[in-house]
Amino acid sequence: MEFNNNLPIYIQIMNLIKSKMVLGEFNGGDKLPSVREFSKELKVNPNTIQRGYQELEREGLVFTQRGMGTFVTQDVDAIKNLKKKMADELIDGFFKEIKKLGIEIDEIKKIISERIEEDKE
Amino acid sequence: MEFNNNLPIYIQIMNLIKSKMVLGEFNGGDKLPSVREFSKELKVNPNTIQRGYQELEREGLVFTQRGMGTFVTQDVDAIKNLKKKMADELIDGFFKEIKKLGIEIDEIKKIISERIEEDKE
Amino acid sequence: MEFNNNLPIYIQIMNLIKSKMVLGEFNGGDKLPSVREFSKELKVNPNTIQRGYQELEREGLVFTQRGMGTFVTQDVDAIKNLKKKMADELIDGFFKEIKKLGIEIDEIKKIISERIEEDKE
Amino acid sequence: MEFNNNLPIYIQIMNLIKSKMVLGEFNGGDKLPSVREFSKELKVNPNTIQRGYQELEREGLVFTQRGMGTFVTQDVDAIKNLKKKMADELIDGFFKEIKKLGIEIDEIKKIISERIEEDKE
DNA sequence: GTGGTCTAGACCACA
DNA sequence: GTGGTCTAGACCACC
Repeated sequence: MEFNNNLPIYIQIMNLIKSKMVLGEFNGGDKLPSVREFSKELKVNPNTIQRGYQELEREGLVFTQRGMGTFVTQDVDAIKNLKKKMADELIDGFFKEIKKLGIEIDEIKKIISERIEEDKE
Repeated sequence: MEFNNNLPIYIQIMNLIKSKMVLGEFNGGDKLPSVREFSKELKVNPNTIQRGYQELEREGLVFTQRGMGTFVTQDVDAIKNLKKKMADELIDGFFKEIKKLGIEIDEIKKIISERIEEDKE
Repeated sequence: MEFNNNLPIYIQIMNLIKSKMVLGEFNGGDKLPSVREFSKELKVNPNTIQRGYQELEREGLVFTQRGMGTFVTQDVDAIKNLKKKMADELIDGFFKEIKKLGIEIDEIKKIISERIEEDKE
Repeated sequence: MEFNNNLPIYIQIMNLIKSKMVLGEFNGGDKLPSVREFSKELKVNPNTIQRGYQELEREGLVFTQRGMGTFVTQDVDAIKNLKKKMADELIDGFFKEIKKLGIEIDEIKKIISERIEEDKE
């Protein structure tokens, strides 16, 4: 995995795991990779992984069991909400920025339709 | 103006000015606010404004004349390209993120249409 | 039983047993639950129960007989002292913390009286 | 300052600052010692101070300004609530533990009155 | 083996 | 000078 230089690595790790949760690759109760294991895999310092896991725990998306590991929350709604929340934030941000550029609604529609066509090819 | 804590303030200032250029509030040759004035207005350290102006200059969007101030580039194409470039980056980023969430094309269309309707109200 | 995440589980187990000793639910010579049994009941790793029992033994509150199990000490004074010691520690700690908050003596009296009234209801 | 071995240092640092806020030694808007300065004073690694400050920020008790420092929240209520919350937690915990020891209400009153008399001396 | 904390030391972004 | 992130490496508590 390559990390983007603009965003702290631990945030990118959080996003990576959130993505997997949203995509159903990690489900409620699944064990996350251990800190050490994941740090080897991502070639990142264990402390950095640790930091990411802790922040995820604070967000209620994972929980840890002493000496056992870190696990995806059992709270199904939390995962559902996560997807919705992430999508909403994305779309809100997109529209906000679009407006800042002074792009009109019809223009957006057109651009997006074009993009969708391109993507299909 | 409120600043977002995730992004460096000088970048937010750059974006602010770019927006105004794209929206036609700042046109080729217009004088930007002086560093001192702008820093008072935004309640921001003058160095931070300075930094934003410098970066804008590096991007070729503004130029400075000693003792006169900082001005929007006369290069009309630069501004046009700016709009296109910003829009493209925005849309590319949006699609990339949307896909990460595993949202399907048709779903995007639906969500966006709904949003557009909401916005009209 | 729910465990508090701030305190090691084995300590919480020790406290649980101490409470029962102080309350007279466990008396001198009584057999504690077997490690296996207790671990099932509390849904805790047997090693953790084991650790708690060991520490209690180090404190002289229980003793083990090979193959027979773990038993509450026959030493009546030990249990009496335990209650006094625990109460003293509790009260000392409480007063120390209260002072740290800058709460005055009269205020303490008032607060506690109120609490006692509430509890009676 | 001496640190207790049972509690993470960064938590003890948080408590130290909370105490000062509650006692009125730190008031809304006051600048906390810089991370480096405080780390020298307490003979603790800067990262540890940093961690404490971050957690305080997450609790809404302090805020940081990029490049400027870390400051006590301007929110007066937050500080008032802090005192109340800390006192309530303390008292709740105290009563809970007292009950676990099977100590009766009248006994508590007596013990506390004795303590108060001792403290006056 | 698992997470949690801490240190020492470095580099960066920001004011 | 200020906070923020990261690494390397250590030690601890717990399971």
